Amino acid sequence: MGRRRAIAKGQTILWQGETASAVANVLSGTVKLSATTADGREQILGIVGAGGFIGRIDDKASAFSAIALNPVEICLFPRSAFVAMAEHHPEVGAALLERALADLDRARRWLLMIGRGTAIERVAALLVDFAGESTSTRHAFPLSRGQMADLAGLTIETVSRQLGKIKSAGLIAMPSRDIFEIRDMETLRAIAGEQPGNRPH
Amino acid sequence: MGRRRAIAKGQTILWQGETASAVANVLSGTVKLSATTADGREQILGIVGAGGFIGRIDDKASAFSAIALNPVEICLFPRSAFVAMAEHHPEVGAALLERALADLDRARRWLLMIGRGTAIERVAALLVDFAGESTSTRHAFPLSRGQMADLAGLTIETVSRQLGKIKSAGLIAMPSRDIFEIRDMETLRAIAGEQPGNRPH
DNA sequence: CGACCAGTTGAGGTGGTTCAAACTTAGTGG
DNA sequence: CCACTAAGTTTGAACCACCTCAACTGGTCG
Repeated sequence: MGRRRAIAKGQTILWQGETASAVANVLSGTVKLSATTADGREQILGIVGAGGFIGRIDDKASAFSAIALNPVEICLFPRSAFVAMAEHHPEVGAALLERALADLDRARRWLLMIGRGTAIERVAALLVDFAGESTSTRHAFPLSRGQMADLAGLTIETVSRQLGKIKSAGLIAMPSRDIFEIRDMETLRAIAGEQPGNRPH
Repeated sequence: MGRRRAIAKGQTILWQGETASAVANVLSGTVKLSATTADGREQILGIVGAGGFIGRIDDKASAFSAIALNPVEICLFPRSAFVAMAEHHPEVGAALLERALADLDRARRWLLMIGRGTAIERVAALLVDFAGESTSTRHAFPLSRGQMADLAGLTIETVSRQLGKIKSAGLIAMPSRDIFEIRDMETLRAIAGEQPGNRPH
């Protein structure tokens, strides 16, 4: 049930300020939630992957936009149908609640990082996050420098410089500019100020 | 149902890093959710008032502490009982979901403010929030300068200086140090960068 | 080859922090 | 009623992390 829809990379699914009458489920791909201040500064507020939920349950205006970072498939529901389903199928509602609380947790952890972390701490946190639970040491950057900057609340230049610092400290290697290899995960986590399980997305 | 419990001002209800086996509902009073970095910098992640929910549904460690800002009454449930109730009573689950999504919204709005806002914008946003929907122009600061700083991701000194600036610009008056009167709400909202409905808590 | 785009590097400016001192206010006891 | 204290706040000066602006580099695609 719901209408399936393909979204091209870079296309906006939901506009900041819009009051959407539909909600969506992400089937595949990655979506960024980002807001822009009146004078054009952008901040990424969250990243939604497969299984994630986009939209509002009430009819208020959205505080942020949802934009596809790569080709995305979503499943659209009218809001009323969605709410009804959540109320009649407890297991759906419970899953939704669980996800909302997990998202809330991530948003709050990120809030600490942005509010109190230095530039190098934020960039280290991004790297730790990109590495995820994966055992392999080699990774591609899933985000451009600009997107990393918008996520960390920094500028492109600062992100680039901090990556340089981390590289020359021997914590990572960067064989090409969109690939990094973790050399010292322990120190990296320490810089990121990682309490166990500190993953923004 | 659940055990009722009175908490004194300043007492910690939930410790950062703790894995609590109980969740709580706030009956009265105000609780701050705050996290502290390894080197002692604190960031308030959220404010929970009456009707709010504290705790985790899973058994992971909490990323933040919950501390009473004033005398608080809470109602404690074992986590399992709470989860069961949410699953068997759809309307409870729905209410919980609604609140979680609202909290998520506030956290994300605050993330934008913290990530991209200047000091004066953050302080103005606090004032607008304190004023709330109230029609009266005179208000008491519900938080100390230090708490405002921890909430805005600034230092006490910066909060004090920005308040001074806002005062001498004639946007507010401060007849005593814990009372303020709004003189120019429109400009204040404009500085806060308020998209309609931009309230962090 | 040349244009373009993302990323890097450099130099200088600035907003917010840090450290320190003065001030205010409420509470306490002589 | 007046020190005296203690906690919170304000103010000042110097510093530094990050931003801004600008030039440069290295890939990629026509």
